[in-house]
Amino acid sequence: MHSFTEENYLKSIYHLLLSKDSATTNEIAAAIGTKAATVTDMLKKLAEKKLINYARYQGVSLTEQGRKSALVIVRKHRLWEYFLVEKLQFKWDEVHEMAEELEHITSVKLIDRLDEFMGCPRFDPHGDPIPDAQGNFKQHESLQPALLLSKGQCAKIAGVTDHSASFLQYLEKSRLTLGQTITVTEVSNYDLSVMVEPSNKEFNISHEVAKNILVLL
Amino acid sequence: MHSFTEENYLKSIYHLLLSKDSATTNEIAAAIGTKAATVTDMLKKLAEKKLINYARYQGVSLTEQGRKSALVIVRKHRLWEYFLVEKLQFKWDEVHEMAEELEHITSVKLIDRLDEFMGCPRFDPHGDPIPDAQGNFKQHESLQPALLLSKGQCAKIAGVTDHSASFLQYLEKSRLTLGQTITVTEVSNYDLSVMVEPSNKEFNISHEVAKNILVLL
DNA sequence: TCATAAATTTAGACTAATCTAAATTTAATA
DNA sequence: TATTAAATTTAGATTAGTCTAAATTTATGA
Repeated sequence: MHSFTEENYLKSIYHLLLSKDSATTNEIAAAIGTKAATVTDMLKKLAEKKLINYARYQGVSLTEQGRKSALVIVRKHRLWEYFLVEKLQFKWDEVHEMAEELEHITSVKLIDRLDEFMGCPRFDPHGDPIPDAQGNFKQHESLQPALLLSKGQCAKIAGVTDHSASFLQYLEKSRLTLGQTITVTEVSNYDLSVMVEPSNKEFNISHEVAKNILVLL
Repeated sequence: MHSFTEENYLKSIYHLLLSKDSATTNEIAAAIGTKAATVTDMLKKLAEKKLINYARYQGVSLTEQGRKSALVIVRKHRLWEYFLVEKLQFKWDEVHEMAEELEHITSVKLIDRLDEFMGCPRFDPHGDPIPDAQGNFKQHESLQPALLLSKGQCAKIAGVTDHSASFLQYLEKSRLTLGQTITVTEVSNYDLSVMVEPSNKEFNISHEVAKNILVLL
């Protein structure tokens, strides 16, 4: 089993590797909120345990074993988030910190029972896919940033790329929550105007916001 | 907030103080599974933080603040055990280790929501009382060891004093679970014979076992 | 391509929690 | 009460994870 700290490193590296194929010491330090020197020490330890591929100054990637371990943590995190929102009625912007602790509860049997108890959900409250017990998961097909929509297009909100509480609260206030259908009524250089259904209220959202909302046509 | 380790010390001291009014260094070491020297260091730290009353060589007791902190941990432990048994279908002998981890999840809001979600249970799966958010709880009135029953008496199983998995499994196999009604049909020097309802099967249980089963008349 | 900036690593130190071994205090009893 | 045994504490060391400051490597661009 891995320590609490090792798990956090694996998880952070996993997330960094979603958008590139090598993560740097500084990026990891920023993600974890620690110093580069500390990261270097931990990278040596994780390499020793064959959880990452590491060569000095060259950045890191996960080994197959490391990826598996990371996916277990991601699975736990997302299932607990689902539990907190669906069973304990927390808002989607409140659950991250709690899930950061709960994801380190070791029992695999517990997480499998929790999964079953909730009906094996495939997506967490932010639209992120929940890996199954084998680490397999499917992202929504054809998910794209709302920014790419053109005038007249209609789409359903299915995810976000910014998970910060402030962004999620902004969306909540604007009724731009998961599952919501939006229609683009206007596109300018500065923002999109969208019609939110079923409330049928019109709305402007900035490029920055539209970039971080993921939709399905 | 207290560290994971500090919480374990407070919890162990709390449990030791249930049957006496001072806990010794060695008792704490045995309860936690560590060495006496280690305990001494931690006792100094807890005393520094005003969580325990400590004088060298004299044993320890909890301060009001220490007791409050211990009760929060006991509350968390027992609510999680209830959740694991009632919602996730674990057996009463399987939940202890998981609850030992879950009890350290910090969020108080989470535990209060969990409490509410489960309908504010007053007793955990072993019959132990669950403190409320203020740390108040009521033990069953007139709870007594089954050992004290005399021939012909009828009583309901409402708790255990031995929480080990092996004891709980033994009881499970013998249908001697919480809520079960038993009638004493015979008392010898070596054991009690009891009639278990509603299965109406007769049974012998040793003094040692009868001592660790708590019943209500 | 060479100087410099940025990124990374190494060296050395710190803290929390732990240990063993030795010293001290308390308790038990002859 | 004096001796010895048991319990407890102190002293000094260890490990995991962290830090700062200095040294090294890589990348940039004049």
